Amino acid sequence: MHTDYALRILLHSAARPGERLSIAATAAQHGISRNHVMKVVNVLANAGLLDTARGRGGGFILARDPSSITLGEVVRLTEPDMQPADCGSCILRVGCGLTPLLGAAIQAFLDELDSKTLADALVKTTLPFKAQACEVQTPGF
Amino acid sequence: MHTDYALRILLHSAARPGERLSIAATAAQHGISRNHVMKVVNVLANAGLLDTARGRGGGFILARDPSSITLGEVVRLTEPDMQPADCGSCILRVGCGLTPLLGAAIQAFLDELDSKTLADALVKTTLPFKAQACEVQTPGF
DNA sequence: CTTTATGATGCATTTGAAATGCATCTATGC
DNA sequence: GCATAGATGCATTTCAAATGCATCATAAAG
Repeated sequence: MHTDYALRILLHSAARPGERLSIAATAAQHGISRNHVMKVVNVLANAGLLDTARGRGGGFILARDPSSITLGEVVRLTEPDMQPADCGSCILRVGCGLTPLLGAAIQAFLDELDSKTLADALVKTTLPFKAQACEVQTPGF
Repeated sequence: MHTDYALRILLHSAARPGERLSIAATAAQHGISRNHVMKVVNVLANAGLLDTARGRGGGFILARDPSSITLGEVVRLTEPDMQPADCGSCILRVGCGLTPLLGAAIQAFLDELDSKTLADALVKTTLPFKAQACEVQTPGF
């Protein structure tokens, strides 16, 4: 779910380039707890994906070009156990033939995510997400 | 974890062709609760992967050729939410560009699993799994 | 300098799904 | 009919994730 929020927030940021978004407003628009958004924004900021500013007029803004942020990068951030090697924790032990096969599957999953960026997701996104849609208080965004 | 158990049990069965294994013994060898093994065996039996028999001399045995059982088939059995379409529940709503991209990633994961069978896992499996190893009461199997 | 708006951080609490356990029924071989 | 084995349903426990709360830090406005 944190991964869900992270992707939402990044996509939201990418849709409103140059604008600093506040955590409180974003939380309200997405119907998410403010605390969640704070934590996710913090993680993303520490990873250098978002730039944050405290105090009046503060907020967060996308720190890198959307086309340079892969979905894989985001998922790895919020799902630390997603590494192919970690698959071993859920299956047998050394000498088990399943581990490498499952690892390959997870790798395929991550490879696919690595090949897609925030920009790719943005162009596929329609209403009610883009541009000024957020200002007119649509149900979701 | 049920997926973990399911794969273990199937691999174990594949390693001992023609032999009926008891749920109690299998549970003990794997250090798993008997109840878990029962449920997993039941699911696998209902799916036609295992053949079970009650009463004296009963137990379970692989019902199909290991080379015909893909890992994807097993994972789909024990992880019903793994369908690509279901990814939508964890992300935004209609009109979100992330959904198809995440769906593609899950599809890549399942495709990889579909391309590998129990037999593939078996040939890659070494000690202490195969053959008579189980009779001499190794720590695991 | 005070106030107000914002994010940062740590910890407490709640929740829900998964894991685990228990009881009972059914079937089969001896 | 008795012992052994799986089938089934439900109760209970556990634990991580979700959620909430309190407090601090920072910056702009006046």
